[in-house]
Amino acid sequence: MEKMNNKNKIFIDKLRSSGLRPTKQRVEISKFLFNRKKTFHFTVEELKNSMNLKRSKKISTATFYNTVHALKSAGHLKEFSLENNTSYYDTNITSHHHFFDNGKVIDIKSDKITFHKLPDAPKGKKIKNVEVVIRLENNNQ
Amino acid sequence: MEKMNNKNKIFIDKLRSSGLRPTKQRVEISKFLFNRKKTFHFTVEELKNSMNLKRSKKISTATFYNTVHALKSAGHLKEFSLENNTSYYDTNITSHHHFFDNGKVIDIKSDKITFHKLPDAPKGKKIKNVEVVIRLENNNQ
DNA sequence: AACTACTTTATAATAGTTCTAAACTAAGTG
DNA sequence: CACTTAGTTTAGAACTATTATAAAGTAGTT
Ligand SMILES: [Mn+2]
Ligand SMILES: [Mn+2]
Ligand SMILES: [Zn+2]
Ligand SMILES: [Zn+2]
Repeated sequence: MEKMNNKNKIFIDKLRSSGLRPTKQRVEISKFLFNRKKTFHFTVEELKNSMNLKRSKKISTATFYNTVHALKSAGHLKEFSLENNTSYYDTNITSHHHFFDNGKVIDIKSDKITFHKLPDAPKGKKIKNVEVVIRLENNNQ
Repeated sequence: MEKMNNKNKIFIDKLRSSGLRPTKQRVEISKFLFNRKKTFHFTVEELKNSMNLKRSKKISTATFYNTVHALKSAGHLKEFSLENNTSYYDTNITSHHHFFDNGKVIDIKSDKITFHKLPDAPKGKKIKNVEVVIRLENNNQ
């Protein structure tokens, strides 16, 4: 890539160090995903719509899917599921927990939940991770 | 329904008391789902394939979807999600936890997990339920 | 500048699910 | 019992999220 202003350097490096060519599209998607203070939870379609809204030259659907998969494989995104039939992605790749509040997802830092009792893994298996979902509802009245 | 042998009475009553007409199809599906000792976790397509395999007169896809939705609305099934884009259903409608082992789902009774620390719900919200997923992997070697 | 492997793209294909509207049936009514 | 009707089943179309295809474009190398 010719045009490599400093603002993009960090994302170009991130892509390159993951074995991904820092194409125009990947750099823009990475910047959109990772250039924020708070965790971002999203579906590929949401990502596509919000990024393409402000663009004259649209990025194709396939590229959004390809890039999100590539970033997930590289360990920069985690996938998770809500109750519908859509994959969600999480820019917080650490092991952590969630509040689910009517489709809205909020991170809970790992150390905010600790266990008093946990079952052993079945024979021949071991625990890879433990993740908690706390479902919320509105207070009465 | 004319043919109401005693084996079916319990399922007919279950349907009727939920405001659902005990049709031939619904009774058979209910029997398949609920006439077992252990929790059953399934997708609608899996249910359809395993029930229709042994039938000459097949039950239609739409009826499987309709019936599963009706049973869910009546509170006889719970829906949950794995990492793919498919809805899973659970015949255990109590609040409980799961092991996920490469697509295999195993129930964990609620009292097998207790918490030492849990976050408060955000302002204006309250906790509806807390569910834990313990992901498993094979022991090394 | 020329080359090549990788990437993007438009488009088709697939999978799970929901919708539609016509045929069927459970269950009540006389 | 007929008769009626509201609820149900069904085949098939439609829809949505996602993946596959293969041609055109581009990053990185020489
Ligand atoms: Mn969505
Ligand atoms: Mn499946
Ligand atoms: Zn998160
Ligand atoms: Zn379960």
